[in-house]
Amino acid sequence: MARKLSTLDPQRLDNQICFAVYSAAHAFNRVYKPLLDRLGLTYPQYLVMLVLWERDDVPVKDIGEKLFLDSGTLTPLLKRLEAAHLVRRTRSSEDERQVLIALTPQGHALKEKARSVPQSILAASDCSVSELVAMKDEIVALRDRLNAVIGE
Amino acid sequence: MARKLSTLDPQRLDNQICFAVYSAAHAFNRVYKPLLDRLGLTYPQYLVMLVLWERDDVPVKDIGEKLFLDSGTLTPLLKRLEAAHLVRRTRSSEDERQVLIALTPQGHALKEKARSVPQSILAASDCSVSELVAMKDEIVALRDRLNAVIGE
DNA sequence: AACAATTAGATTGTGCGCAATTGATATTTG
DNA sequence: CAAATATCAATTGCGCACAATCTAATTGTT
Repeated sequence: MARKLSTLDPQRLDNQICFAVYSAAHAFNRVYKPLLDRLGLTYPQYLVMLVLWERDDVPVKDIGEKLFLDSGTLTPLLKRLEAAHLVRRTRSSEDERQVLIALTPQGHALKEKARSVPQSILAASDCSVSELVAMKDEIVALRDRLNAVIGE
Repeated sequence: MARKLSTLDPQRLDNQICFAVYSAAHAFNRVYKPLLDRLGLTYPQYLVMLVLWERDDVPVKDIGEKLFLDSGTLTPLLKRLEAAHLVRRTRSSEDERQVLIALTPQGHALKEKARSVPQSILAASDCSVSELVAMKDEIVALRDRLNAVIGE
């Protein structure tokens, strides 16, 4: 059987959407790095702060569900945010298995300092907002289909 | 000033394309995991093998440029592939700074076993090939614009 | 030839990301 | 009410990912 043309070969790196997504995620991370360095945050820490700026005083589980991360990732990350005085971790009195994460005043205050981050990213994307929104919706739909397969 | 509507708030998690990309990358990784476990590879190791299946006997630098990874990531990864008898690492005699990566017979043979991986991913994506190609091209274009910004 | 600058890869340290396990707590069921 | 089951956070171990630093080799300049 003849070898497939490289532009159609599904085993070629450049033909794989997953590599496109994987390498785009790293590219975003590199653009974020200098912006987040000024806030003293890593990108995953920034994501946790985004969640908390929307709603405060939530269990670790809830944060994990929103970010698709488990406690093995979040526990040490949250301890670092606590060490940086941005969050407090307290056991729930209602359900003592749960650890509730609340923002400190510094944690709340950081939201203002972070306000300019999204527009810096938008500028780096060099793309219209409507195009980005359309892409975002497509990618989210793909992600959700993939996640649906994982849960059988 | 009035607070922005949440559907337009650029500081909201769900409005961020970078989180869409980030979480989609993780979702892909979770779909790949059981497929690659059978090959004894992690996803980044699989990417390196894809590069080598296209062209063999290349310096570490070339692999890094294709995958956007540096030696701090690749050196230990390649040592693990060597320990698994999939690649050989040899100093170039022409330029002794370079380490050339070549496939072993087992490394070549693994390509056949990996042939069904892309179509499994395609099935999990639950999406037409043409749609995926279009998305991939958009994401690659975005990634390249982001990478262009990083190099000033 | 001498010396500076560049390049390739290795090393170290920090921080994810996730599977597997543990232990505590809550809920369900007999 | 008590035992079995389920749930949750924490812990452990491995493998990226990258910045910063180091060593060695090559190239460029004079």
